[in-house]
Amino acid sequence: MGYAETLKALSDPVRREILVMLKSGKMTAGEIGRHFNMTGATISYHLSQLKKADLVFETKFKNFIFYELNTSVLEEIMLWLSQFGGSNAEVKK
Amino acid sequence: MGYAETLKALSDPVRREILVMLKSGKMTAGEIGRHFNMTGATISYHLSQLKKADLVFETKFKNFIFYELNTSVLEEIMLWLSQFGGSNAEVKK
DNA sequence: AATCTATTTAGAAAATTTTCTAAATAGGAT
DNA sequence: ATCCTATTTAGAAAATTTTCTAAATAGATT
Repeated sequence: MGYAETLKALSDPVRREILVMLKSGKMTAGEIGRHFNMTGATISYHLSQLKKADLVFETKFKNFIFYELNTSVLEEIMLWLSQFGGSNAEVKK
Repeated sequence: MGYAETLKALSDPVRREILVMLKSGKMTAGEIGRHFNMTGATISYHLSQLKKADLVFETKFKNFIFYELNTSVLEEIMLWLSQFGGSNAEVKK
């Protein structure tokens, strides 16, 4: 909660890549993991960070855990960024 | 350059506070430093990170160094964020 | 030129983050 | 019940980041 945690989560390249992957739909932890050259434990750690930042949420099916994008939090960052009012960038109401 | 470096720079609370301070106009390294309970060397480090990310630029006057906000880079992040198209947030053209 | 003020650089210490290995949990399949 | 498969948790190692102290630079003032 809060832009601080979100920006922290977004500062890691692995986590950003996970978010981009999830654009095309929900995936299991295993599927996500296969895209990286890292142990499942490490991916699990990153997923937990994304979850903590509310950038993803999970749903369980059988013994799989599906991860899904939660874009709503990103607006908060947009809003935070827009305080600097860079040229023409702002969040549409 | 690129959103990776920008997001990294934005992930630190001290650096974000510096950016907010600079909204009200340019300040010297010393003025900025006085707002924090940290050594000038540490502030100098954070300023260098912000500079590296192009979030601020400096101008020299006498033996002062003034730091100033550079909002143009923030658009790049807005753009990156908008790929996730959260509900109604997007960058106006 | 000597000194003072503002700031940075270098290098080390402290703190945090990322990654790994090994073990634990949980549910489905045999 | 036992065994797989999927994933997480715990704890340690590795890597990175933040912070500090001390010294260096640079320009202004005396």
